[in-house]
Amino acid sequence: MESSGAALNISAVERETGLSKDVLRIWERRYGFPHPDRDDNAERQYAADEVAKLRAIKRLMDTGLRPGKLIRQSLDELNALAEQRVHPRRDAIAPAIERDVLALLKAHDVAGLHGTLTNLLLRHGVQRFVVETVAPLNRAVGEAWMRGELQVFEEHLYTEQLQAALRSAISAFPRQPGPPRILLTTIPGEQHGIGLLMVDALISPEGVQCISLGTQTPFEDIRRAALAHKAHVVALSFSMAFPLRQIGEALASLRRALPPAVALWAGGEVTRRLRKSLPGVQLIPEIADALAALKSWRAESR
Amino acid sequence: MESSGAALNISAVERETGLSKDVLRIWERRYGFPHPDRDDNAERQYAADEVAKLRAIKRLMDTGLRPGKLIRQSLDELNALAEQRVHPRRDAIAPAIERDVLALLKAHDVAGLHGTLTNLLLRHGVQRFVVETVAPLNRAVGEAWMRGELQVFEEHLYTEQLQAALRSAISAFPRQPGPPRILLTTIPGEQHGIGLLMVDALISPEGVQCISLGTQTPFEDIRRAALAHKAHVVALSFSMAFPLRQIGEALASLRRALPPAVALWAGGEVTRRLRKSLPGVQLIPEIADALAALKSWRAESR
DNA sequence: ACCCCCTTTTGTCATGGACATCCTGGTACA
DNA sequence: TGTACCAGGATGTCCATGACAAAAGGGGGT
Repeated sequence: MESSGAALNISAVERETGLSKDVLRIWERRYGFPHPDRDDNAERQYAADEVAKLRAIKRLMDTGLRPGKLIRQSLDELNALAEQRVHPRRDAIAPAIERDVLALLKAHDVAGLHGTLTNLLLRHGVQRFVVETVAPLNRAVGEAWMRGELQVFEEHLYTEQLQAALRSAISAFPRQPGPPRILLTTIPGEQHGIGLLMVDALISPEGVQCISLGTQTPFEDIRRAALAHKAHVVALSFSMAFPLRQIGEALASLRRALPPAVALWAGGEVTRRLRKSLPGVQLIPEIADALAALKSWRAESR
Repeated sequence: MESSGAALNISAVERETGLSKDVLRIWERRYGFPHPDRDDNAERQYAADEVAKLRAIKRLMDTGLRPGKLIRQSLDELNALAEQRVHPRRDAIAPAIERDVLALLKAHDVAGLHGTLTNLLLRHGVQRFVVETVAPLNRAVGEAWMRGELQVFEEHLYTEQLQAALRSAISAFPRQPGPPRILLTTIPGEQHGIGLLMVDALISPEGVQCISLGTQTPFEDIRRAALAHKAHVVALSFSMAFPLRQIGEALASLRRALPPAVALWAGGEVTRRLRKSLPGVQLIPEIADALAALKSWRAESR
């Protein structure tokens, strides 16, 4: 690990941390951090440890903290804070499984990870797998990453293996066409698609037709797709990292664009942090709520 | 389609078109286009047709054209230009299949699309499917989209269904551990992962161990992952939309960061547009070249 | 305990200038 | 005739600074 590790310019830091150039500059102006060196052309050159601290700040902000409190702390203090911020373990459903999976990730045991996930999936069935295993596992992996226990690439490996497991479960299920027809996607800027797969895997067995468009469908195309596929429901997924302030606005404008008869679901833990109530939008803060939403849709549409 | 369709602000346009705020502003300053209205707060409000033209310009630029020539043309002229830009059809391998798939996409026939892809996959086997079907199909779909024949959401549906087909093929294959161990991923900013799946599906049958990290792994983590997994090869995939100027720099810095014994492969059609030669980097402009690269790796490592 | 209002915090936008880099076309030279 | 090189235009990214709207926090009153 060369300490002379290539310094990053502002757009590279934007990509690596998810903090916009504007934010990076104004933090420097207001708080004095970060304070990158300048190259011959007076352009900012961020050192690796500054970027690490920026990443730590960003992930704490994603849990709802504000930068003013965080930015003066050292990286160690931030990591300590991250440990406290971790939700108090609400249940002890399967801490053994969580421990196992984390251990496999840290050992870079691809085959073991794949085997464990497949085993759990087959043992409990898709739906229980999603609700009782995947959801807590996601939380555990996210928290371990927050604590700095997991590297980014280890988290990527987890996501990839999980995706493989979920997709094979989904494709193994026989498609039975039947209402409602649900359009799954994320809006531009939201690049995490695991939530879509979880919903798909959870409700496809209920005889629903899920049509997934993957991530980042432009707004106008979501509307067009809903019409083209005659969807009864449009379901969007949001991850923690998605800027909260954009969600409300996006949902409202999409609600306006869609025919009133088409239901609009918004899933992801972040949706719990939404303040305003959004008329005509069904929030799904927990993955299990998707089943409830499906039930109530069926009850209402009778 | 309401002409009063909600106007977009500059960051929404950035997300929807992939053109940075800086670029949007400086085009306005230099070329006079776009020329968005201003709201009460003097902020830019882009109309829907402006955004459409911006998208058309962006996709033509991704093929190598420069904005100065494009920006004065009307949307119709741009679409006409896109049609010419389409590569002359080099072969007539399977135009019937391409026509079929495009027709299914336009008809929004999810089941039919799924069936066709699965059928082709089973009939020809994974490797022929990837090289002879998927690669030309990708080109056909990309060109149809360029010509404005396909909507964005139709292209998303294609990608999603293709991904499902490839993943099921990959997971169906028995994993036989054996060298080389290949790490698959994309660099930050490159969000298209289909290329990774194609490579995985193509070379896994050769008894290779492919470890995919999905898209957008930070540089430092690519290095760490290569070491942790003791990878023999790091393979990156680039799509047309990825800014050409970043590729050379990224590959060079990654080449420096990786041990010399680890091979570095860079795939994707864009890599053909690279000017500089990159020592220590194996380019894979065609998907079939991945097999050749594998062969030569095995020959050299004996 | 809840609600409303005021202050502070925070992110985003705007303007205009500067400059490194890439591309194009032309010219000199082998 | 072909190649190497150079000037100038085209293009994207960066910088500094000012401004302001929206969200969050903090009281005080009902």
